[in-house]
Amino acid sequence: MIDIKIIRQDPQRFKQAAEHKRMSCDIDTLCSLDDRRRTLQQELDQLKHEQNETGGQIALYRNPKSKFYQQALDQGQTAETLTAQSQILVDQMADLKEKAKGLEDEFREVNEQFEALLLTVAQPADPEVPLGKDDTENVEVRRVGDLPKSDFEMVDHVALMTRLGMLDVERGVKLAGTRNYVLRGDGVLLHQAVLRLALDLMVQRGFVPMGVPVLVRDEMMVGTGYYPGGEEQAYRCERDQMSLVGTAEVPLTAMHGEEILSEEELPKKYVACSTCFRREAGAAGKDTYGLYRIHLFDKVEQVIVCRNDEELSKHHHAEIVQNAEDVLARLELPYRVVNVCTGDLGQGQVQKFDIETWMPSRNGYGETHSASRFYEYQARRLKLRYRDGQKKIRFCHTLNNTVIASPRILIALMENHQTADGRIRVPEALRAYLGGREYLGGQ
RNA sequence: GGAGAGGUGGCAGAGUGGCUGAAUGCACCGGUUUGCUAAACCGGCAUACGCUUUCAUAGGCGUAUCGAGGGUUCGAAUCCCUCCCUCUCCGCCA
Repeated sequence: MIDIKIIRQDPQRFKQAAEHKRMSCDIDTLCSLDDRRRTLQQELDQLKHEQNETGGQIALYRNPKSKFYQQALDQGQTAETLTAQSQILVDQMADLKEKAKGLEDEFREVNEQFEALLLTVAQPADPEVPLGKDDTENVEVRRVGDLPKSDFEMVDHVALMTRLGMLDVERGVKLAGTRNYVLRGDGVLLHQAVLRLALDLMVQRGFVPMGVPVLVRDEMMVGTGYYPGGEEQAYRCERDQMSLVGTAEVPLTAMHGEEILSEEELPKKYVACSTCFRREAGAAGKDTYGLYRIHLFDKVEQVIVCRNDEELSKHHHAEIVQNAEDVLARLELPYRVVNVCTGDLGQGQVQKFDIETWMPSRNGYGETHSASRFYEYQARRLKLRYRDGQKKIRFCHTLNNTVIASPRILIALMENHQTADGRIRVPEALRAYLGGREYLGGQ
C-alpha cells in the first residue's frame, strides 16, 4: 500500500507506475475520494466535538457527584430544576446527532471506496528495472555454470524418476487430479535432502528457522499483497475465511504485523520450509508435463524485515539472491539471473530478480527462484513498524526470496546430473544428506 | 464438541454509567543529588487520522481507539447482543 499523502503530491508518478506494470488504477478517482473523505472527516470531527462538549455540560446538571451539582444544590436549586435545565442541552444534542447521521453514512461509504482503491495502487518500480511488457522482455544479468554436455541421449526427469521408482505421476493424478504426483523411494529422500541442505545453509548464515502456519487468515494475504487480486490463485477455505498459502513468505512476513519493533532487533532474518499450495488457475494447458507446474510443493523461503532505508533494502536484496545462488552452486547446477521487467512485476514489488536453472528437457532455463523487494509496501498493509533512533515510528522494509523449491528443482537436478548408464550423480554437498551415496539408481 | 473463566497502555493491574485516554506499580527516557554504580527525588512516557504553526526538527487543536462489530443512553472501558481470541476442566484425536 502506498501512502496517500505521497500519491497526492505526485499522482502522475503513480499513474505511470501502473502503466509500466500493465495494471489499471484510477488515481484521479482515488484523489477525489480522498478530498471528499477529508472534508467529511473534518465536518464530522467538528460535530462530534460539539456533542462531546454538550455531553460534558449535561453531566454537570445530571451527575450528583459533580462539584457544580453540589454547589447548585447549596445555592437552593433542586434536582428537578437542574434536570429541567439540562433538558435544553439534551434537545440540542438530538439536533447534533441528527446532523451527524447523514454525514456518517456518506463518510463510511466514501471511505470504503477509498480504501479499496488505495489497495490497488501499484508501487513504482526501481529505475534499474527494465521497461517491458512481459517475461519475454526480462533482462539477463549473468549466467553461471557450464551447461552439461553429453555424448549420450539425455532423458527427461519424468522418465528418469519413473524408471528409478522415484515418481508416480499416474497415481498422483488418480488421487488428486492433474498437476499432482506421488514421490516415492529415492524421490522422497532426494526431495528432503535438497530442502535440508538449503535450510542448513540459511541457518549457518544467521537466518532463524521457523515453523509457520500454512493456513492463514485472509488479512495476511491482503497484508502481503496477494489479495485483492490473487484470490483465484489460492485455495481459500471460505467457511473459515482462511487461505492456504502459496509460499511461506506470507506467514513469515506477516508474523510481526500490527507490532512496533525496536530498531535494535532489526533486521529480522527468517527462513522456513513449508508446503505451498497453488491453484494455477488460468494456466490450463501450460507446462502440463512433469513436475514443473504443480499444485503442491515444498519450499524453503527466506524473508528479511529491515529498517526503512532503500539502500539497505537493496543490499539485503543482493544478499538473498546470493544465498540462493550459493545453494545452486552446491547443487552444481547451471543457472542465470534475470532482472524482471516492469510488465512482469507484481503490484507491490520494487524490483525482482528471478533465478532460472538450466533444465535440459526444456532446452532452456526454467524459473526456480524469485527474489523481490517491496520497500514499505507490505509493511504498510501489515502495520509492521519499528521505532527508530529518534523514537519515530516507521514502517519496515520487507524482502523475500526462494532458497529452494522442490520438486521443481529436482527437474534440473535429475536431468543435469544423469549419467550415460542411467544413474544420477549426487553432487558432493548433497551426499551427506543421502547417506553418503554418490549415485542414485543402478546397483 | 460440552462446561466454566477471562480479554484494559511495553508489562503487571485498578476501574461497574459522566470529573477516565484511563489510578497504581514495574520497565523505559530526561533531569537533580552522588567518588563510580546503585538508591532517592522531580518530570516525561499509547496509537491512528484530520486540521494547524514552522524552512525543518518539534509543537498546538480536534476526533477515534480499553479484543472486533452492533445496540441501549443526553453520555459506555463500565449495561445488552453477536463474533473473534486466550485459559481451565471433560470428551475426541495425529
